[in-house]
Amino acid sequence: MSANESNVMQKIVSLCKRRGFVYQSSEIYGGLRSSYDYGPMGAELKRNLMNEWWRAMVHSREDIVGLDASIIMHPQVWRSSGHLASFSDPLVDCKVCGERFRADKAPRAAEGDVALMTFADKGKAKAAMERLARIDPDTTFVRDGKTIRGAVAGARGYVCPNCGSPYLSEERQFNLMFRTSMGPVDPVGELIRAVRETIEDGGDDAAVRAAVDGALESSAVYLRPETAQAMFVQFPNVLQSTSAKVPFGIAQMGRSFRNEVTVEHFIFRSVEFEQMEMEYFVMPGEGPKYLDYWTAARMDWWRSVGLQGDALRLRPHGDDELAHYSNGCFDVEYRFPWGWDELEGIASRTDYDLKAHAAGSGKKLTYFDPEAENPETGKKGWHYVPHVIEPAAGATRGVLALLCDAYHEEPADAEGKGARTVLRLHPRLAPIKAGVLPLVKKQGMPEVARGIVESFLAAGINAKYDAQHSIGKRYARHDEIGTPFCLTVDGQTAEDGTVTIRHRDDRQQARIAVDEAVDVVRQALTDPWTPPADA
RNA sequence: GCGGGAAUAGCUCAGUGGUAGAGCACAACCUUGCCAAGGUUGGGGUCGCGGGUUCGAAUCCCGUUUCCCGCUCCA
Repeated sequence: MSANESNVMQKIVSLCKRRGFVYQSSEIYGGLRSSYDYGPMGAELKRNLMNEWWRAMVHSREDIVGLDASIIMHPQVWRSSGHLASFSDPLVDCKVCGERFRADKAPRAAEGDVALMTFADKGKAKAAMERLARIDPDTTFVRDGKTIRGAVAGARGYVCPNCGSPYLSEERQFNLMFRTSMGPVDPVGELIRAVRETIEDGGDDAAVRAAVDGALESSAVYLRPETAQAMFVQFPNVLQSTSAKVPFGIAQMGRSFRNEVTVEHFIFRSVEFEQMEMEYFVMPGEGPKYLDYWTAARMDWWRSVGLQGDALRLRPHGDDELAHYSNGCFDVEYRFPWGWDELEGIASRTDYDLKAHAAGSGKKLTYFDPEAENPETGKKGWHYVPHVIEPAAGATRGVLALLCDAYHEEPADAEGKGARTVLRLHPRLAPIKAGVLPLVKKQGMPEVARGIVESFLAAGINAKYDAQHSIGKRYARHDEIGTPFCLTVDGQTAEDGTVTIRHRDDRQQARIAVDEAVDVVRQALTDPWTPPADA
């Protein structure tokens, strides 16, 4: 990231706090890592974005229904889905260079092999020599520039991927799912009892570990790391209660949780995040067709909320990136200030998930199509496990992309005036649709303005009365939170019943009748919108 | 998690051991009236938090929390 791009992120973070989009969580207590709260403007923006998604995915079509599942599900769900296995990778720390790495991905080295250690420069190699003298004082190490000889691989079967050292910490489990316990029994008390009994019985570390796992297992539950699994698990219920016909989809928005190794880029990657996911169930063999359909549909949707131009792209996954069960995946990527990064993954997941839950639960997760020909018998009537296309979008990421895309600094004109910061948000996504401003706080203007606000609120459109400071400052404030329209009550309003409507993007003004104001704004919110080209 | 940088008013920052500051923002009033206007007044900071050194710490030392950058990982 260049200094300038980093600067843009800092300005967006600053504006988010100043104008009430995003605050650090628990800030008065020093903040909590990777947790953010949405302020008055951010809550509106996120809600608007998610409503747009729900409208496009559920309300504007007949083949997709909604679901709102619990965050805590039966632990067996995560065993069947593979999350409990793949989310817990054994990690190891290198005692020489400090690198932490996955044991199963480290370079292999048989016991007794020569372990040549290599460092980035002589200084790091010298420091490593000092540590080695403490770690293994019985061995003689020889440094030659950046490399150190003398070490021999141990029984672990691998060495540090960074420096090649065989001096490693124990393998430790890092479960990326948030584990908690359900039930009235205090799990810590159970742990203490289990550990004490095992030690009193002379148990070794492995026995203690087994006892701890056993004590936790009975009450362990997990916060969902994705919303998708509930849609698979409830597939038969939704099928039963809606008489849905393949192809059809189940859509869900909601919070998910992952203990990420690292968090970064403001709200982009955080341990608690919000997803908008849909599982589209299709006949076997039709996956590729619907993968194409949904990649196009999802790109269109992201464009429709304002992410247009060359800052949005579709990137197909390479074979090496694909999960073993997937036969195709595309990422919708946005060009953030730090570079291209993912907004949404659209994956063809075959029948992997439904089959996994059928196997795990012992229940049938099949669909019966009385009209389709069973390929095995050649007769009409086919029971099959549907294949799945999954467009899985990040709502939290979407909000950040919208903010980054909408953020513009406009320079001053030739006279040195008119510089401003403006959020060119799509009008439907803007937190406030109309600012209603009395030009001055007298001659009855505030009363008229209040009345206009009332009419907007009655029509379900979020408008805001604002009489604070000069008219110029008020326009500037509303530009910064992306308010698309400002209605100003002035001296002429009392004479002919008109106000000026001022447009955020080009600052142009026109006079409209007070009586028409709600309709004019409502129409503008319905019309297609394209962001103005950069000046 | 590792390495590097940072943390002083709502925001941007100045302040290198001796009375906590500026600009903008915020509140009230006056003047003004269409693109961040002027004036007067005011509120707001145990200098991220906890220890230590010192007669005295925003400033020096240690720890810790949070953020940013890089690596790593991931949606």
